Amino acid sequence: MNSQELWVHVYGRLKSCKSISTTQLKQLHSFLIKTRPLPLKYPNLISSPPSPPHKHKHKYSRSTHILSFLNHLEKPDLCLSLYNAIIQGLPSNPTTKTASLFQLFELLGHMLANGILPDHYTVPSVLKACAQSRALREGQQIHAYAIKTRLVLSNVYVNNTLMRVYAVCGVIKWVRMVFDESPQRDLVSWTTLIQGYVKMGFPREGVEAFFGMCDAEMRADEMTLVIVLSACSKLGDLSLGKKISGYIYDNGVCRDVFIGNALVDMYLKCGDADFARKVFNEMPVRNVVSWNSMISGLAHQGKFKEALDVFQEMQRMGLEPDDVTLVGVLNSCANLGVLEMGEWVHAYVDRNQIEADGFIGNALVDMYAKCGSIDRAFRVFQRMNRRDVYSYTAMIVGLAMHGEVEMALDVFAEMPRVGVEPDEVTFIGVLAACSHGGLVAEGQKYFREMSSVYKLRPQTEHYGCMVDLLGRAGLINEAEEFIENMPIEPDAFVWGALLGACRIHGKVELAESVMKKLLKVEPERDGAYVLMSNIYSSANRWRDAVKLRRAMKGKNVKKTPGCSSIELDGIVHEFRKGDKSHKRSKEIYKLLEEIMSHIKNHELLAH
DNA sequence: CTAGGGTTAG
Repeated sequence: MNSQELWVHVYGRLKSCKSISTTQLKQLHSFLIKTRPLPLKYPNLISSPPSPPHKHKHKYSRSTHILSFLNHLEKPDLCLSLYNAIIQGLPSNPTTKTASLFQLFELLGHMLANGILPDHYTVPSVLKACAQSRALREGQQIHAYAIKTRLVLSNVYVNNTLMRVYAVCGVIKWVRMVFDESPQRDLVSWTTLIQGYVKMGFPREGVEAFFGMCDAEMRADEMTLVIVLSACSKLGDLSLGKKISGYIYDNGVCRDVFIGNALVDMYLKCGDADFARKVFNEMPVRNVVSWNSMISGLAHQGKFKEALDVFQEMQRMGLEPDDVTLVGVLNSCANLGVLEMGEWVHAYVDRNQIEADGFIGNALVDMYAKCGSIDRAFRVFQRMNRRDVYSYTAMIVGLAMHGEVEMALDVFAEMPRVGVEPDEVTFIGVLAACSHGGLVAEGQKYFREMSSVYKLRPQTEHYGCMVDLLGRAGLINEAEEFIENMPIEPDAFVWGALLGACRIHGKVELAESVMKKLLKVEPERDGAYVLMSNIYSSANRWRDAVKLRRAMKGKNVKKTPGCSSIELDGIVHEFRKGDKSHKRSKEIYKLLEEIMSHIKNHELLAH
């Protein structure tokens, strides 16, 4: 709502306002004429005297008009309804939210000073603004007022907006408290509660609340179901998702585009890509979010090539990608290592003047780093106007991967200077860099600082990094000791790191016992077997290596298939061990055999 | 006259 619309709104409300005096009406009228916030296209609002068309627009902000109007009134005791109209009409600009919230409270002060009590129309408007600004303290002030005036007990709008304030501020306990104390609850109350749980990372509780809602014989609408589906996505619980899906089809809301998008997302995150595609294909209306859900969801499932295929399908249909699309595409490029396509996205971003900050910038840094172009990753990183913890983390992890140890630590050192707090993943990069550079003492220092300075609790990944750091440097005993003193149970990360160290330093006996421990925590994967058989081979213990491979076959271990991809003229070709799905796979394998025999001949010649 | 929506990186 702009300044003019606001005044039209306020002025229109005056007509139904019974308690305003004639003097006040005249004052308002003259104020409108004097400050001329309204152009001539509203002649019935400013009827006399006819004002000449003015050349330059008024520079006053909306609330300046309102407040200066109130200050100009001789007896500014406006009626409640007019105050409500003003408060309701005040803009809630997210960029200037503090200012507008401040002005809102100024208006409230004005009201109270004139003995007018905010009512059940005023309070929800104010709380809505508090929610948008995440203003917890202000919300609590209004809550206190609402308790005093008994609005909390009597009005469902007041309760719901109050719940919303606490939900966006992350105080789920208070959301629940207001909900429990509400004498009447409608669909919005339930939805706000569910949403609060899901957004705060408690999808299970959100789903429980949904079932509570069903028990209360409240029927969910599209909005509620979208939120519940997103909870299923977060839980990765396919059978639950299917139950909700059934509810949706029973209630005939499956043709809604929001529901469709949420269904596609849910099926993908729960691992049923085929059904997601089916839902997607059957959607009567699709928007860019539908495509994004497919692309990001496939990438989330590690189906990067499929994600890029969907993107190309989208382009063939002439649809414009948005920044979320591009982030999904860049993520897929990064994981496939397809630089060309990543460069294409970068060019697209530049060409369309999309700001390469935030999500896009971070994804570009990550893509270039993972595609082996660390210098370009660094250039994008440097050119970003705004860098957050994700930008720094992507950069540090990338530098560490490339063995740029000093650079990685320099970038990390910059973080406190610019006031960006590192998180757990940042430290993975830092510790990996130290490990790479053999910087044992520094690594230990950063590991200690993680909890002492940054109050981050090290996870098994961090312990794994430390074991790797010590083990690589040949400090195997220290690594073992470190594991013994871990406050949490060591898992595959940790044992894997120690086994890796055994391989580097040829510690076959220790490796055997470590492998047993690794198999205990991760019996279903082939990593331990592969690593151990390599250790045997390096020690020339071929018979043990063969024995191990046989033991593996008998134990139903899932083998991670070797996989690589190559990009040719913008098309990604993927190769999997034993894969015969390619049209020309016969020719490919024949060529491979030829190449192999060439190699063998060379080996024979060399010996 | 008022309140609640989906997708996003390491």
